[in-house]
Amino acid sequence: MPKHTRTVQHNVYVYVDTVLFTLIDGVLNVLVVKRKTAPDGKFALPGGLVEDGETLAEAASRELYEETEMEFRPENLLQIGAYGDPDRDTRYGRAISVAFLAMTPNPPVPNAGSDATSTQFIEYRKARKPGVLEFDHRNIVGDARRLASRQLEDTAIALNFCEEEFTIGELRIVYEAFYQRELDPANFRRKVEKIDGFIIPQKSLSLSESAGRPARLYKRGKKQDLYPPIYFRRQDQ
Amino acid sequence: MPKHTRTVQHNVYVYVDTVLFTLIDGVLNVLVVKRKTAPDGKFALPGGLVEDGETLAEAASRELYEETEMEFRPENLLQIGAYGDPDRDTRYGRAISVAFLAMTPNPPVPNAGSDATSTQFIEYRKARKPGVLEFDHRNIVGDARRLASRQLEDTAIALNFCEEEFTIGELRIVYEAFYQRELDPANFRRKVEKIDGFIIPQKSLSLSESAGRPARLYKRGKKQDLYPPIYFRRQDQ
DNA sequence: GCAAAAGTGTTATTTATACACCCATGT
DNA sequence: ACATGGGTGTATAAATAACACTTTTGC
Repeated sequence: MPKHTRTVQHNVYVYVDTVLFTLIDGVLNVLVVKRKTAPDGKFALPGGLVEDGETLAEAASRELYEETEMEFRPENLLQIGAYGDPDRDTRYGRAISVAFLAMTPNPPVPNAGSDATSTQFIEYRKARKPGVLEFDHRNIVGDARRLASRQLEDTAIALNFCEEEFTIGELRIVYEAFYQRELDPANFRRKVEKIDGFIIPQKSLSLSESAGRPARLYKRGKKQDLYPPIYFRRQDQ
Repeated sequence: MPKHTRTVQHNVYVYVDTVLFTLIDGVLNVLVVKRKTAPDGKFALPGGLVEDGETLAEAASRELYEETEMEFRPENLLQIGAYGDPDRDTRYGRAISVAFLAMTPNPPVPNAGSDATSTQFIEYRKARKPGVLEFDHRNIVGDARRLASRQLEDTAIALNFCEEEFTIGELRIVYEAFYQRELDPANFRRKVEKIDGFIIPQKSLSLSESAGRPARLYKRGKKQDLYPPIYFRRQDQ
Protein backbone atom coordinates (compact mmCIF):
# COMPACT_ATOMS: atom_id res chain seq x y z
CA MET A 1 0.00 0.00 0.00
CA PRO A 2 2.49 2.63 -1.09
CA LYS A 3 1.22 6.06 -0.27
CA HIS A 4 3.41 8.76 -1.70
CA THR A 5 4.06 6.91 -4.87
CA ARG A 6 0.39 7.20 -5.69
CA THR A 7 -0.14 10.09 -8.03
CA VAL A 8 -3.88 10.11 -8.49
CA GLN A 9 -6.53 10.25 -5.85
CA HIS A 10 -10.02 9.70 -7.11
CA ASN A 11 -11.90 12.97 -7.55
CA VAL A 12 -11.99 14.80 -4.25
CA TYR A 13 -13.41 18.28 -3.95
CA VAL A 14 -12.38 20.39 -1.04
CA TYR A 15 -14.88 22.99 0.10
CA VAL A 16 -15.01 25.53 2.84
CA ASP A 17 -18.28 26.33 4.58
CA THR A 18 -18.85 29.00 7.14
CA VAL A 19 -21.25 29.18 10.05
CA LEU A 20 -21.88 32.87 10.59
CA PHE A 21 -23.67 33.50 13.85
CA THR A 22 -25.35 36.68 14.81
CA LEU A 23 -27.89 37.75 17.35
CA ILE A 24 -31.22 39.13 16.27
CA ASP A 25 -33.16 40.48 19.21
CA GLY A 26 -31.05 38.34 21.48
CA VAL A 27 -31.79 35.15 19.55
CA LEU A 28 -29.05 33.13 17.92
CA ASN A 29 -29.27 33.18 14.12
CA VAL A 30 -27.17 31.60 11.41
CA LEU A 31 -26.59 32.75 7.86
CA VAL A 32 -27.75 30.38 5.13
CA VAL A 33 -28.10 30.49 1.37
CA LYS A 34 -30.61 28.96 -0.96
CA ARG A 35 -29.09 27.98 -4.25
CA LYS A 36 -30.98 28.05 -7.49
CA THR A 37 -29.47 24.70 -8.27
CA ALA A 38 -31.01 23.23 -5.15
CA PRO A 39 -34.74 23.60 -5.65
CA ASP A 40 -35.58 21.11 -2.92
CA GLY A 41 -36.11 24.05 -0.64
CA LYS A 42 -33.23 23.22 1.63
CA PHE A 43 -30.78 25.82 2.82
CA ALA A 44 -27.03 25.46 2.86
CA LEU A 45 -24.16 27.14 4.61
CA PRO A 46 -22.31 29.72 2.54
CA GLY A 47 -19.21 28.19 1.04
CA GLY A 48 -17.52 26.84 -2.04
CA LEU A 49 -14.46 25.24 -3.49
CA VAL A 50 -11.02 26.12 -2.26
CA GLU A 51 -8.96 27.75 -4.99
CA ASP A 52 -5.27 27.55 -5.75
CA GLY A 53 -2.96 29.67 -3.72
CA GLU A 54 -5.29 30.55 -0.88
CA THR A 55 -5.37 29.19 2.63
CA LEU A 56 -8.49 27.51 3.89
CA ALA A 57 -9.42 30.51 6.00
CA GLU A 58 -8.81 32.81 3.05
CA ALA A 59 -11.13 30.68 0.95
CA ALA A 60 -13.82 30.89 3.60
CA SER A 61 -13.34 34.64 3.83
CA ARG A 62 -13.59 35.03 0.06
CA GLU A 63 -16.70 32.89 -0.24
CA LEU A 64 -18.35 34.77 2.57
CA TYR A 65 -17.61 38.03 0.84
CA GLU A 66 -18.87 36.79 -2.50
CA GLU A 67 -22.14 35.65 -1.03
CA THR A 68 -22.79 38.35 1.54
CA GLU A 69 -20.39 41.22 0.80
CA MET A 70 -19.41 41.07 4.46
CA GLU A 71 -15.70 41.21 5.03
CA PHE A 72 -14.21 38.84 7.55
CA ARG A 73 -10.49 38.69 7.97
CA PRO A 74 -9.25 35.12 7.69
CA GLU A 75 -7.65 35.35 11.13
CA ASN A 76 -11.08 36.04 12.61
CA LEU A 77 -12.49 32.84 11.18
CA LEU A 78 -12.10 29.95 13.56
CA GLN A 79 -11.82 26.48 12.15
CA ILE A 80 -14.49 24.09 13.35
CA GLY A 81 -13.11 21.01 11.65
CA ALA A 82 -13.20 18.88 8.55
CA TYR A 83 -16.28 16.94 7.45
CA GLY A 84 -15.51 14.18 5.04
CA ASP A 85 -17.86 11.24 5.32
CA PRO A 86 -17.90 9.56 1.91
CA ASP A 87 -21.67 9.88 1.53
CA ARG A 88 -22.06 13.48 2.64
CA ASP A 89 -22.28 15.02 -0.85
CA THR A 90 -21.81 12.84 -3.89
CA ARG A 91 -23.02 15.22 -6.57
CA TYR A 92 -19.63 15.58 -8.22
CA GLY A 93 -17.70 12.78 -6.57
CA ARG A 94 -16.33 13.02 -3.11
CA ALA A 95 -16.69 16.25 -1.19
CA ILE A 96 -14.75 17.23 1.88
CA SER A 97 -15.60 20.41 3.68
CA VAL A 98 -13.60 22.42 6.16
CA ALA A 99 -15.98 24.44 8.28
CA PHE A 100 -15.32 27.81 9.86
CA LEU A 101 -17.01 29.85 12.53
CA ALA A 102 -17.64 33.57 12.24
CA MET A 103 -19.48 35.96 14.47
CA THR A 104 -20.78 39.44 13.97
CA PRO A 105 -23.16 41.83 15.61
CA ASN A 106 -25.81 43.81 13.80
CA PRO A 107 -25.15 42.34 10.36
CA PRO A 108 -26.11 44.35 7.32
CA VAL A 109 -29.28 43.15 5.67
CA PRO A 110 -28.03 40.22 3.63
CA ASN A 111 -28.12 40.83 -0.07
CA ALA A 112 -27.09 38.46 -2.76
CA GLY A 113 -23.61 39.17 -3.99
CA SER A 114 -22.38 38.25 -7.41
CA ASP A 115 -23.58 34.72 -6.80
CA ALA A 116 -26.96 33.53 -7.91
CA THR A 117 -27.97 32.77 -4.36
CA SER A 118 -30.40 34.10 -1.85
CA THR A 119 -28.87 34.73 1.54
CA GLN A 120 -30.74 35.13 4.79
CA PHE A 121 -30.53 34.55 8.50
CA ILE A 122 -32.57 31.82 10.09
CA GLU A 123 -32.86 30.97 13.76
CA TYR A 124 -30.35 28.49 15.11
CA ARG A 125 -33.12 26.31 16.47
CA LYS A 126 -34.68 26.09 13.04
CA ALA A 127 -31.35 25.30 11.40
CA ARG A 128 -30.93 22.41 13.80
CA LYS A 129 -34.20 20.80 12.81
CA PRO A 130 -33.77 17.83 10.48
CA GLY A 131 -34.43 18.50 6.82
CA VAL A 132 -33.85 22.22 6.89
CA LEU A 133 -30.20 22.25 5.80
CA GLU A 134 -28.48 20.29 3.05
CA PHE A 135 -25.99 17.48 3.58
CA ASP A 136 -24.48 17.36 7.06
CA HIS A 137 -24.73 21.10 7.56
CA ARG A 138 -27.07 20.51 10.45
CA ASN A 139 -24.26 18.79 12.30
CA ILE A 140 -21.80 21.51 11.39
CA VAL A 141 -24.08 24.15 12.86
CA GLY A 142 -24.37 22.16 16.06
CA ASP A 143 -20.61 21.78 16.33
CA ALA A 144 -20.28 25.48 15.62
CA ARG A 145 -22.50 26.41 18.52
CA ARG A 146 -20.59 24.14 20.85
CA LEU A 147 -17.29 25.60 19.71
CA ALA A 148 -18.64 29.11 20.05
CA SER A 149 -19.82 28.45 23.61
CA ARG A 150 -16.44 27.08 24.44
CA GLN A 151 -14.75 30.04 22.85
CA LEU A 152 -16.93 32.36 24.87
CA GLU A 153 -15.48 30.81 28.00
CA ASP A 154 -11.87 30.75 26.91
CA THR A 155 -11.40 33.83 24.78
CA ALA A 156 -12.60 37.36 24.25
CA ILE A 157 -14.45 36.29 21.11
CA ALA A 158 -17.78 37.31 22.61
CA LEU A 159 -16.72 40.88 21.99
CA ASN A 160 -16.88 40.20 18.26
CA PHE A 161 -20.60 40.18 18.81
CA CYS A 162 -20.64 43.61 20.32
CA GLU A 163 -20.24 47.03 18.83
CA GLU A 164 -17.10 48.98 19.48
CA GLU A 165 -18.80 50.39 22.55
CA PHE A 166 -21.12 48.15 24.48
CA THR A 167 -22.73 47.70 27.86
CA ILE A 168 -22.21 44.76 30.17
CA GLY A 169 -25.84 43.91 29.70
CA GLU A 170 -25.31 43.57 25.98
CA LEU A 171 -22.31 41.36 26.57
CA ARG A 172 -24.32 39.22 28.93
CA ILE A 173 -27.00 38.70 26.31
CA VAL A 174 -24.35 37.23 24.02
CA TYR A 175 -23.44 34.63 26.60
CA GLU A 176 -27.06 33.89 27.38
CA ALA A 177 -27.91 33.34 23.73
CA PHE A 178 -25.23 30.69 23.34
CA TYR A 179 -25.74 29.05 26.68
CA GLN A 180 -29.49 29.02 26.21
CA ARG A 181 -30.04 30.11 29.78
CA GLU A 182 -30.13 33.26 31.82
CA LEU A 183 -27.21 34.44 33.87
CA ASP A 184 -27.30 36.47 37.05
CA PRO A 185 -26.62 40.07 35.97
CA ALA A 186 -24.87 41.01 39.22
CA ASN A 187 -22.49 38.07 39.22
CA PHE A 188 -21.86 38.31 35.51
CA ARG A 189 -20.86 41.94 35.87
CA ARG A 190 -18.36 41.24 38.61
CA LYS A 191 -16.95 38.28 36.74
CA VAL A 192 -16.16 40.13 33.54
CA GLU A 193 -15.03 43.32 35.27
CA LYS A 194 -12.52 41.41 37.35
CA ILE A 195 -10.72 40.00 34.34
CA ASP A 196 -7.81 42.32 33.78
CA GLY A 197 -7.57 43.66 30.24
CA PHE A 198 -10.83 42.13 29.05
CA ILE A 199 -13.13 45.15 28.92
CA ILE A 200 -12.27 48.79 29.54
CA PRO A 201 -14.81 51.17 31.05
CA GLN A 202 -15.45 54.41 29.19
CA LYS A 203 -16.58 57.70 30.65
CA SER A 204 -19.77 57.89 28.67
CA LEU A 205 -23.02 56.13 29.37
CA SER A 206 -25.31 54.42 26.94
CA LEU A 207 -28.20 56.30 25.46
CA SER A 208 -31.13 54.80 27.22
CA GLU A 209 -33.24 52.55 25.07
CA SER A 210 -36.64 51.92 26.58
CA ALA A 211 -36.61 51.84 30.36
CA GLY A 212 -33.87 51.42 32.90
CA ARG A 213 -30.90 53.26 34.20
CA PRO A 214 -28.34 54.15 31.53
CA ALA A 215 -25.44 51.73 31.57
CA ARG A 216 -21.76 52.42 31.47
CA LEU A 217 -20.12 51.80 28.11
CA TYR A 218 -17.08 49.62 27.68
CA LYS A 219 -14.55 48.96 24.96
CA ARG A 220 -12.66 45.76 24.38
CA GLY A 221 -9.30 45.41 26.06
CA LYS A 222 -6.19 43.80 24.69
CA LYS A 223 -6.70 40.45 26.32
CA GLN A 224 -7.45 37.75 23.76
CA ASP A 225 -7.33 34.63 25.92
CA LEU A 226 -9.25 34.39 29.15
CA TYR A 227 -7.38 32.38 31.69
CA PRO A 228 -8.90 31.26 33.90
CA PRO A 229 -11.95 31.08 31.67
CA ILE A 230 -15.26 32.68 32.39
CA TYR A 231 -17.10 29.70 33.51
CA PHE A 232 -20.75 29.00 34.09
CA ARG A 233 -21.79 25.59 35.23
CA ARG A 234 -24.38 23.92 33.17
CA GLN A 235 -27.65 22.92 34.72
CA ASP A 236 -27.80 19.57 33.00
CA GLN A 237 -25.78 16.49 33.71
CA MET B 1 -17.63 33.04 -9.76
CA PRO B 2 -19.98 30.08 -10.04
CA LYS B 3 -19.11 27.40 -7.61
CA HIS B 4 -21.15 24.32 -8.08
CA THR B 5 -21.03 24.52 -11.80
CA ARG B 6 -17.31 23.99 -11.61
CA THR B 7 -16.49 20.39 -12.23
CA VAL B 8 -12.73 20.34 -11.85
CA GLN B 9 -10.70 21.56 -8.97
CA HIS B 10 -7.00 21.69 -9.61
CA ASN B 11 -5.21 18.70 -8.17
CA VAL B 12 -5.89 18.50 -4.46
CA TYR B 13 -4.73 15.58 -2.39
CA VAL B 14 -6.44 14.92 0.89
CA TYR B 15 -4.34 13.23 3.53
CA VAL B 16 -4.89 12.16 7.07
CA ASP B 17 -2.08 12.36 9.61
CA THR B 18 -2.18 11.11 13.14
CA VAL B 19 -0.42 12.35 16.24
CA LEU B 20 -0.09 9.30 18.44
CA PHE B 21 0.96 10.25 21.95
CA THR B 22 2.29 7.88 24.51
CA LEU B 23 4.20 8.15 27.74
CA ILE B 24 7.62 6.60 28.06
CA ASP B 25 8.88 6.79 31.63
CA GLY B 26 6.44 9.59 32.24
CA VAL B 27 7.70 11.64 29.30
CA LEU B 28 5.43 12.62 26.44
CA ASN B 29 6.42 10.92 23.19
CA VAL B 30 4.98 11.05 19.70
CA LEU B 31 5.08 8.43 16.96
CA VAL B 32 6.88 9.41 13.78
CA VAL B 33 7.98 7.68 10.61
CA LYS B 34 11.00 8.14 8.41
CA ARG B 35 10.23 7.48 4.80
CA LYS B 36 12.73 6.08 2.38
CA THR B 37 11.56 8.66 -0.09
CA ALA B 38 12.49 11.45 2.28
CA PRO B 39 16.22 11.06 2.81
CA ASP B 40 16.62 14.54 4.26
CA GLY B 41 16.53 12.94 7.66
CA LYS B 42 13.29 14.55 8.70
CA PHE B 43 10.53 12.64 10.37
CA ALA B 44 6.87 12.81 9.49
CA LEU B 45 3.62 11.92 11.18
CA PRO B 46 2.10 8.61 10.12
CA GLY B 47 -0.56 9.17 7.50
CA GLY B 48 -1.51 8.95 3.90
CA LEU B 49 -4.14 9.59 1.29
CA VAL B 50 -7.80 9.18 2.06
CA GLU B 51 -9.33 6.42 -0.01
CA ASP B 52 -12.77 6.09 -1.53
CA GLY B 53 -15.55 4.99 0.72
CA GLU B 54 -13.88 5.55 4.05
CA THR B 55 -14.46 8.33 6.53
CA LEU B 56 -11.58 10.54 7.53
CA ALA B 57 -11.25 8.82 10.89
CA GLU B 58 -11.35 5.42 9.20
CA ALA B 59 -8.56 6.52 6.90
CA ALA B 60 -6.46 7.61 9.87
CA SER B 61 -7.16 4.34 11.61
CA ARG B 62 -6.18 2.34 8.54
CA GLU B 63 -2.96 4.26 7.96
CA LEU B 64 -2.02 3.90 11.58
CA TYR B 65 -2.54 0.18 11.37
CA GLU B 66 -0.56 -0.13 8.16
CA GLU B 67 2.41 1.68 9.61
CA THR B 68 2.38 0.44 13.19
CA GLU B 69 0.04 -2.57 13.29
CA MET B 70 -1.65 -0.89 16.22
CA GLU B 71 -5.42 -0.91 16.02
CA PHE B 72 -7.27 2.27 16.89
CA ARG B 73 -10.99 2.39 16.44
CA PRO B 74 -11.97 5.41 14.36
CA GLU B 75 -14.25 6.66 17.14
CA ASN B 76 -11.23 6.84 19.44
CA LEU B 77 -9.40 9.15 17.06
CA LEU B 78 -10.12 12.78 17.80
CA GLN B 79 -9.95 15.25 14.99
CA ILE B 80 -7.46 18.05 15.52
CA GLY B 81 -8.32 19.99 12.41
CA ALA B 82 -7.50 20.56 8.78
CA TYR B 83 -4.18 21.94 7.58
CA GLY B 84 -4.31 23.33 4.12
CA ASP B 85 -1.92 26.20 3.55
CA PRO B 86 -1.10 26.20 -0.16
CA ASP B 87 2.67 25.94 0.40
CA ARG B 88 2.65 23.21 3.02
CA ASP B 89 3.49 20.31 0.68
CA THR B 90 3.75 20.89 -3.04
CA ARG B 91 5.34 17.63 -4.08
CA TYR B 92 2.33 16.42 -6.04
CA GLY B 93 0.24 19.56 -6.21
CA ARG B 94 -1.82 20.82 -3.38
CA ALA B 95 -1.99 18.77 -0.20
CA ILE B 96 -4.55 19.17 2.53
CA SER B 97 -4.24 17.14 5.67
CA VAL B 98 -6.81 16.35 8.32
CA ALA B 99 -5.00 15.58 11.55
CA PHE B 100 -6.12 13.21 14.28
CA LEU B 101 -5.10 12.64 17.85
CA ALA B 102 -4.59 9.21 19.36
CA MET B 103 -3.36 8.11 22.72
CA THR B 104 -2.12 4.82 24.07
CA PRO B 105 -0.20 3.50 27.04
CA ASN B 106 2.67 1.05 26.86
CA PRO B 107 2.76 0.84 23.08
CA PRO B 108 4.20 -2.26 21.49
CA VAL B 109 7.69 -1.77 20.18
CA PRO B 110 7.05 -0.05 16.88
CA ASN B 111 7.84 -2.22 13.93
CA ALA B 112 7.49 -1.34 10.33
CA GLY B 113 4.28 -2.68 8.88
CA SER B 114 3.80 -3.43 5.25
CA ASP B 115 5.01 0.06 4.43
CA ALA B 116 8.60 0.82 3.59
CA THR B 117 8.92 3.10 6.54
CA SER B 118 10.71 3.14 9.84
CA THR B 119 8.50 3.99 12.78
CA GLN B 120 9.66 5.15 16.17
CA PHE B 121 8.71 7.29 19.12
CA ILE B 122 10.52 10.54 19.73
CA GLU B 123 10.09 12.92 22.63
CA TYR B 124 7.48 15.60 22.21
CA ARG B 125 10.03 18.29 23.00
CA LYS B 126 12.26 17.06 20.22
CA ALA B 127 9.37 16.91 17.76
CA ARG B 128 8.61 20.52 18.53
CA LYS B 129 12.09 21.70 17.61
CA PRO B 130 12.28 23.33 14.19
CA GLY B 131 13.65 21.15 11.41
CA VAL B 132 12.86 17.81 12.98
CA LEU B 133 9.53 17.13 11.30
CA GLU B 134 8.51 17.59 7.68
CA PHE B 135 6.10 20.23 6.41
CA ASP B 136 3.92 21.78 9.09
CA HIS B 137 3.89 18.66 11.21
CA ARG B 138 5.61 20.59 13.96
CA ASN B 139 2.54 22.81 14.26
CA ILE B 140 0.20 19.85 14.16
CA VAL B 141 2.01 18.23 17.05
CA GLY B 142 1.74 21.45 19.04
CA ASP B 143 -1.98 21.72 18.37
CA ALA B 144 -2.34 18.06 19.29
CA ARG B 145 -0.77 18.60 22.69
CA ARG B 146 -3.02 21.56 23.35
CA LEU B 147 -6.07 19.60 22.33
CA ALA B 148 -4.99 16.66 24.42
CA SER B 149 -4.53 18.86 27.48
CA ARG B 150 -7.95 20.29 26.94
CA GLN B 151 -9.41 16.84 26.51
CA LEU B 152 -7.79 15.75 29.73
CA GLU B 153 -9.77 18.43 31.50
CA ASP B 154 -13.09 17.82 29.80
CA THR B 155 -13.24 14.11 29.20
CA ALA B 156 -12.11 10.77 30.55
CA ILE B 157 -9.62 10.43 27.69
CA ALA B 158 -6.71 10.36 30.11
CA LEU B 159 -7.74 6.83 30.93
CA ASN B 160 -6.81 5.81 27.40
CA PHE B 161 -3.27 6.26 28.62
CA CYS B 162 -3.69 3.85 31.45
CA GLU B 163 -3.91 0.10 31.55
CA GLU B 164 -7.21 -1.52 32.34
CA GLU B 165 -6.21 -1.35 35.99
CA PHE B 166 -4.26 1.64 37.18
CA THR B 167 -3.35 3.63 40.25
CA ILE B 168 -4.22 7.23 40.88
CA GLY B 169 -0.52 8.01 40.82
CA GLU B 170 -0.28 6.64 37.30
CA LEU B 171 -3.25 8.72 36.25
CA ARG B 172 -1.66 11.79 37.78
CA ILE B 173 1.52 11.24 35.79
CA VAL B 174 -0.56 11.41 32.61
CA TYR B 175 -1.87 14.82 33.55
CA GLU B 176 1.57 16.01 34.63
CA ALA B 177 3.15 14.94 31.36
CA PHE B 178 0.71 16.99 29.31
CA TYR B 179 0.62 19.98 31.62
CA GLN B 180 4.37 19.98 31.94
CA ARG B 181 4.16 20.60 35.65
CA GLU B 182 3.68 18.70 38.85
CA LEU B 183 0.34 18.39 40.58
CA ASP B 184 -0.29 17.97 44.27
CA PRO B 185 -0.89 14.24 44.79
CA ALA B 186 -3.29 14.75 47.70
CA ASN B 187 -5.51 17.24 45.92
CA PHE B 188 -5.37 15.34 42.66
CA ARG B 189 -6.57 12.21 44.37
CA ARG B 190 -9.53 13.89 45.97
CA LYS B 191 -10.44 15.64 42.75
CA VAL B 192 -10.62 12.53 40.59
CA GLU B 193 -12.20 10.38 43.29
CA LYS B 194 -15.00 12.87 43.77
CA ILE B 195 -16.09 12.72 40.13
CA ASP B 196 -18.92 10.24 40.10
CA GLY B 197 -18.48 7.48 37.55
CA PHE B 198 -14.98 8.48 36.49
CA ILE B 199 -12.84 5.84 38.16
CA ILE B 200 -13.96 2.79 40.11
CA PRO B 201 -11.87 1.46 43.02
CA GLN B 202 -10.99 -2.22 42.93
CA LYS B 203 -10.31 -4.48 45.86
CA SER B 204 -6.80 -5.33 44.86
CA LEU B 205 -3.68 -3.26 45.34
CA SER B 206 -0.88 -2.64 42.92
CA LEU B 207 2.18 -4.81 43.05
CA SER B 208 4.74 -2.51 44.53
CA GLU B 209 7.32 -1.33 42.07
CA SER B 210 10.39 0.12 43.76
CA ALA B 211 9.60 1.91 46.99
CA GLY B 212 6.42 3.20 48.45
CA ARG B 213 3.19 1.96 49.84
CA PRO B 214 1.16 -0.17 47.41
CA ALA B 215 -1.62 1.81 45.82
CA ARG B 216 -5.21 0.91 45.29
CA LEU B 217 -6.11 -0.10 41.76
CA TYR B 218 -8.91 1.50 39.81
CA LYS B 219 -10.82 0.76 36.63
CA ARG B 220 -12.42 3.28 34.35
CA GLY B 221 -16.02 4.19 35.00
CA LYS B 222 -18.74 4.83 32.48
CA LYS B 223 -18.44 8.59 32.53
CA GLN B 224 -17.06 9.93 29.27
CA ASP B 225 -17.47 13.67 29.74
CA LEU B 226 -16.25 15.40 32.84
CA TYR B 227 -18.51 18.24 33.80
CA PRO B 228 -17.44 20.32 35.53
CA PRO B 229 -13.98 19.63 34.12
CA ILE B 230 -10.95 18.69 36.13
CA TYR B 231 -9.26 21.97 36.17
CA PHE B 232 -5.76 23.03 37.08
CA ARG B 233 -4.80 26.62 36.81
CA ARG B 234 -1.79 27.32 34.73
CA GLN B 235 1.16 29.07 36.24
CA ASP B 236 1.81 31.31 33.28
CA GLN B 237 -0.16 34.30 32.15
C1' DG C 1 16.15 3.30 60.04
C1' DC C 2 15.39 5.81 55.86
C1' DA C 3 13.45 7.02 51.44
C1' DA C 4 9.49 6.99 48.74
C1' DA C 5 4.90 6.83 47.35
C1' DA C 6 -0.02 6.27 49.15
C1' DG C 7 -3.43 8.23 51.53
C1' DT C 8 -5.87 11.41 55.29
C1' DG C 9 -6.54 15.74 57.71
C1' DT C 10 -6.66 20.66 58.17
C1' DT C 11 -6.86 25.32 57.03
C1' DA C 12 -6.76 29.69 54.39
C1' DT C 13 -8.14 31.59 50.28
C1' DT C 14 -10.73 32.14 46.37
C1' DT C 15 -14.82 31.50 43.62
C1' DA C 16 -19.72 30.55 42.72
C1' DT C 17 -24.43 31.48 43.63
C1' DA C 18 -28.42 33.48 45.34
C1' DC C 19 -30.73 37.34 46.38
C1' DA C 20 -31.71 41.77 48.85
C1' DC C 21 -31.44 46.39 47.87
C1' DC C 22 -30.51 51.02 45.93
C1' DC C 23 -29.99 53.94 41.47
C1' DA C 24 -31.50 56.32 37.33
C1' DT C 25 -34.27 56.43 33.62
C1' DG C 26 -38.90 56.03 30.46
C1' DT C 27 -43.67 55.94 30.62
C1' DA D 1 -45.90 55.95 40.88
C1' DC D 2 -44.09 52.10 38.83
C1' DA D 3 -41.66 49.13 35.75
C1' DT D 4 -37.13 48.21 33.99
C1' DG D 5 -32.52 47.40 33.68
C1' DG D 6 -27.95 49.11 35.96
C1' DG D 7 -25.16 48.49 39.71
C1' DT D 8 -23.61 47.36 44.85
C1' DG D 9 -23.68 44.60 49.04
C1' DT D 10 -23.45 40.41 51.31
C1' DA D 11 -24.09 35.77 53.14
C1' DT D 12 -23.69 30.91 52.19
C1' DA D 13 -21.68 27.19 49.97
C1' DA D 14 -18.25 25.05 47.32
C1' DA D 15 -13.85 24.54 45.10
C1' DT D 16 -8.80 25.37 45.27
C1' DA D 17 -4.31 25.10 46.98
C1' DA D 18 -0.81 24.47 50.38
C1' DC D 19 1.06 21.52 53.45
C1' DA D 20 1.39 18.68 57.80
C1' DC D 21 0.97 14.12 58.97
C1' DT D 22 0.26 8.98 59.00
C1' DT D 23 0.67 4.43 56.46
C1' DT D 24 3.08 0.82 54.10
C1' DT D 25 6.26 -0.72 51.32
C1' DG D 26 11.64 -1.52 49.35
C1' DC D 27 16.21 -1.08 50.45
